[in-house]
Amino acid sequence: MIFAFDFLKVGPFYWNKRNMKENKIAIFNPAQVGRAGEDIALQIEAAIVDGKIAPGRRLPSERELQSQFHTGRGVIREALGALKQKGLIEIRKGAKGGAFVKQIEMRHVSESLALFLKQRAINPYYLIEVRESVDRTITTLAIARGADEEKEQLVAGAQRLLEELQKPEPDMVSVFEMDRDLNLLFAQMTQNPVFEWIMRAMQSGLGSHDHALYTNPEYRERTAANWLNTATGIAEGEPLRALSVIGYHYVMLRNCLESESDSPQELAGEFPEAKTQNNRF
Amino acid sequence: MIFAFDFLKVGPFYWNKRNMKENKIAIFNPAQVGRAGEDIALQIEAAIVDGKIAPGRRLPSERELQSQFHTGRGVIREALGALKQKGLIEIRKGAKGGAFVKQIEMRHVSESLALFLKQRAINPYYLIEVRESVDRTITTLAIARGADEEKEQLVAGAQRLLEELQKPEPDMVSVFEMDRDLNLLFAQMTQNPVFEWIMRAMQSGLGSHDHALYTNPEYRERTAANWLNTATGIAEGEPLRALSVIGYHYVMLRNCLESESDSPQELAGEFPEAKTQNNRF
DNA sequence: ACTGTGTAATGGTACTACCAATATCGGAAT
DNA sequence: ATTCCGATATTGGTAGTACCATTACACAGT
Repeated sequence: MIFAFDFLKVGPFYWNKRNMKENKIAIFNPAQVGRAGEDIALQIEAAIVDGKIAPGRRLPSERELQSQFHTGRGVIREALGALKQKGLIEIRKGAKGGAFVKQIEMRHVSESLALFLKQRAINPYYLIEVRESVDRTITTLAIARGADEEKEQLVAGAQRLLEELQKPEPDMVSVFEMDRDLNLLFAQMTQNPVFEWIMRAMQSGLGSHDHALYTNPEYRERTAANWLNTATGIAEGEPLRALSVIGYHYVMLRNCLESESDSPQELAGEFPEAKTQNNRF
Repeated sequence: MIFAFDFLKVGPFYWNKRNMKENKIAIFNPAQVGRAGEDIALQIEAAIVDGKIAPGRRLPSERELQSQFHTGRGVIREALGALKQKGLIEIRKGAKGGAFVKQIEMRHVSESLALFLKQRAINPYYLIEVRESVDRTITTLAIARGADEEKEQLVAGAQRLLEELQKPEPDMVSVFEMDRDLNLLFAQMTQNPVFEWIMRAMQSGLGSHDHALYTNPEYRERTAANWLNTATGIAEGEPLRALSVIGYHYVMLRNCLESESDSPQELAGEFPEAKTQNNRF
């Protein structure tokens, strides 16, 4: 039986360990003994990222791989598990099941980033600074490249957001959702997918801070009005006005976070003095 | 024996499957049968990211976890493998070995990103645009916040880079290394760790394009001289000059890539017209 | 005090058996 | 002829056992 997977080469050191012991003829390359699983994962990963297996294609079943690599099924499962974790493959059960190559989703990258940010407990001021700088670039590009239709959508969306927040009891869930969609549309207008990814990643890693402006009644309406100003600035092709307005957004965000950290909650601040090695890697 | 890991709760549905079949008394929550491994991984992950297990601490041995979760060791290994893949734990062999909680390294995030970019075969022009915008922000911040000592280092590093590239046969490996170090120092001067991480991530995902300027003899020296100009601009606190010079860097980079794509190599361009859905997610 | 060796703990691998989910196909019922 | 149902084969998921390889550590011998 011939496979499309002859590129999955088998090193001479994966032959049954028990046999290895019997014929003690020196095996010169016990390289990475104790890491067979990782090795296999790397081989398959290389095959995938080099495009030797197209997305959607199916890898051999675990039992077939087992015999191809002359190893136990557990090792194969471990390797496949690692690839699944990386988002490179998807595993389906049942007949005609198996491991299918898939495109990595942005979600994996942003989850990885969010995990990192969470574990490091990054000072929000650092994130906000980055966010602001990205926002400014996006603004310029969105004005230059955004389609008229997109610009109208942006204004309409900001309008809806403002209306929702002017209600006595706004529905926060949909407010957050509208904010997120606006930001994504905003990024999309740059015509550069990388900015969309960055925006998504930041939202999963930073979202909670950004929501402070909406939950705080003092800032709520001003923030939405500001969004509308940004949108119209962009729609009318006024970069400097849009940038000023964005600046105001971040002034409010910083003030808002500061005032909240004065509350009995934890202290988040200390940004300007943070010249120490804290939070550095 | 009492553990520090009583938070690793065991659902009633993980009792030996064989028993499950014998006493057919309805188990109402077969939830996620066939996903026990993932469930366990999630439980442990939650414990880690919530800080219930401090970095450096050791998880119980696989065999102990096995009996705590009433499952097979394979499942435990699978769960631990997933966590290891995420960079949450590190596994050591031998006596006193086991799974140790560790801090997620930036490497994991950037590798994940690099994998994503590679699989998507992103048009380099998109990446360069992002890179340029980040560089501009970093420049401003570096001037404002960089220590005098760092500024001197930057100039000295750029000087060394230029000298190396003026040799008849520059050592490319060390050139790339110097360029990377300069960029990192540059980012470090912002006093904002997030910019350092972004810089690292971009270098692992974009590095190859950036190197074109050094491998191409036509641009080699001009690029290094330009770096030196940037560094002195920063050291002397001249943001506008530094920004102009950085602009020139990207003009050269784009020209360089364009001229190389005219060669028999693959065509990389088509940026301005790329309004289609290609390369979008 | 030093060195080497045994020993226990622990992850890594192999193998087997069985369970659970799924697709496919054939036959029965309509 | 069409539809439905059930048998069957394929394949991932789990359990369990046995053994190997590596490491830390204590203990004995020098």
